[in-house]
Amino acid sequence: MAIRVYNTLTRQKEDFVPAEPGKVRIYVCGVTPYNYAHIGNARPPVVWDCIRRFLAYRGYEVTFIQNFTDIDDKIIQRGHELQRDPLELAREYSQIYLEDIGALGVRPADRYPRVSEHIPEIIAMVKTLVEKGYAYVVDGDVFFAIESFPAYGKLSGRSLDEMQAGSRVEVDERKRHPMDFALWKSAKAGEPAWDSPWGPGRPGWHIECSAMSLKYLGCGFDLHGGGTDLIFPHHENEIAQAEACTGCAPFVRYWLHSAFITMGGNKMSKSLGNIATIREVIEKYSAKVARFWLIGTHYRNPISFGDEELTAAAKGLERLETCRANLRHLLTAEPVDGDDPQARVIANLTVDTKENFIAAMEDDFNTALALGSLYELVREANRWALDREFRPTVSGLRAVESVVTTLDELGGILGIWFEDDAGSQALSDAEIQQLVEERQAARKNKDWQTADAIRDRLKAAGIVLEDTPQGVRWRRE
RNA sequence: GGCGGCAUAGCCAAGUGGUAAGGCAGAGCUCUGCAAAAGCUCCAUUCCCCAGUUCGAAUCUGGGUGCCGCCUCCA
Repeated sequence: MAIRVYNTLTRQKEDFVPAEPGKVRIYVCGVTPYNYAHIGNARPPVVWDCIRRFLAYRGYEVTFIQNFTDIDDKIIQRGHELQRDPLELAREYSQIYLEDIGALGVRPADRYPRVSEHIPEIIAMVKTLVEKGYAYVVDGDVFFAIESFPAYGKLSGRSLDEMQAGSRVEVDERKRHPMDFALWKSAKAGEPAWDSPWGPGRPGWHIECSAMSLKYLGCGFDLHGGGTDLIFPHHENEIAQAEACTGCAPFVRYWLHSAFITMGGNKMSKSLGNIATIREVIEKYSAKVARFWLIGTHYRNPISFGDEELTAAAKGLERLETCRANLRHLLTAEPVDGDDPQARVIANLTVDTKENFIAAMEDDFNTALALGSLYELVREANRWALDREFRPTVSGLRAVESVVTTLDELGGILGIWFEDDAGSQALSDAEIQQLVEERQAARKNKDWQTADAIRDRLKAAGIVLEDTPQGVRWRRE
């Protein structure tokens, strides 16, 4: 089966065919760092992390680029408020952002290009656009003339007339068309500025993504991502700039956009103020739960942020984790003779699970559906291996191992397995085993007080004990 | 005003023509020193409403209602 993706450009699902067989080039719009990022900003990186892992799993060689827009009106404004250098401020918050998404299990991009480090490339691009007649200079500002680019509007599905009709913002009189946008802005006093053929200034929004994606991925790269709010004008403008400048089209083969996180029924956004920062969410629910919650919904559907949703996600994840830990513990059992006919059934189920999981991911990266296949495997494995009649036969243990391997492998694609906390590593396996034996001795003597004390002590150390017909089972929380 | 999206159980969420996955919550039961984990049973005759196409529709078409997003910084 081929991978299918919903392409915003065509508004339909298409077979995904990379420009170069076996290789996938991806660019995702990052953030404008001037403050702590909110959980909505974490959705694209988490979604794309799953996509990357899945593509790699399917054998593709993936190049993944995510930018930082570190020069921007908001950063400059914030810098003024804090009396700090805007670039330094952006540097600091981009670092914080990387820590945040790193905590969510997002693997580092191959590169994190910054606007401030690509001024020459941007100037060169603007220069070409002016020379080719796609842009014009007015008093040190350079604007892109959208009427010179007939394909303008193809991504967002708007015609120039429609946009003109809807335009209610104050328009810079110097623009030829109200929707023309700035490629280069002349410097005002106290702003960071670079020399250019049009005088000192700085890049406009939009141009940096065209310049940096072209630099690192080349024209016609495979996937470009971001939130749906970037479709217009940002991505529309990126296309115009890149295709006008290079004469190459399409600039991007597939555009994928993720929906928003809502809070109180509205889009979570800094301007509305209804935000929860990534840090707050991690603090309250843990990073792994936050990630698990994010992938529980298909990326093109909105997610509602709330206590009930996050708590449900925590319980769901715990179910998967507990199963995996219990089965792993089972593997430490001494094998017994005999044949377990159910082992074959379970082994086959792992194969089905894998197929279903892959099919779900191939269908526009449907992580929610993929997760469903995992739950089904868990239910069947629990029913069999946690039954009081279960005996650890050789064939049975082999099947248990195949379930564990499958969970590891598929869960790994979604990045749901987080390493155990350092706290639960305080005791070694041998020490735990020692305490378990002490407790068993106490239980034999019906010394429940001692037995429970040991269990509580282990619990405090992050070790959960469970008494089963086959003996004591323990796992790290 | 223009463009686009969504509407499935108490909550979350799959499902784009073949008779409603899954998770959470809830009720009951089994197991059990207690606990925990787990399992079993129950929990949408129905998918916002109306009309149509079809042997058959949550899925397609038309109309309506509601919510949301973009058009201005925004993931």
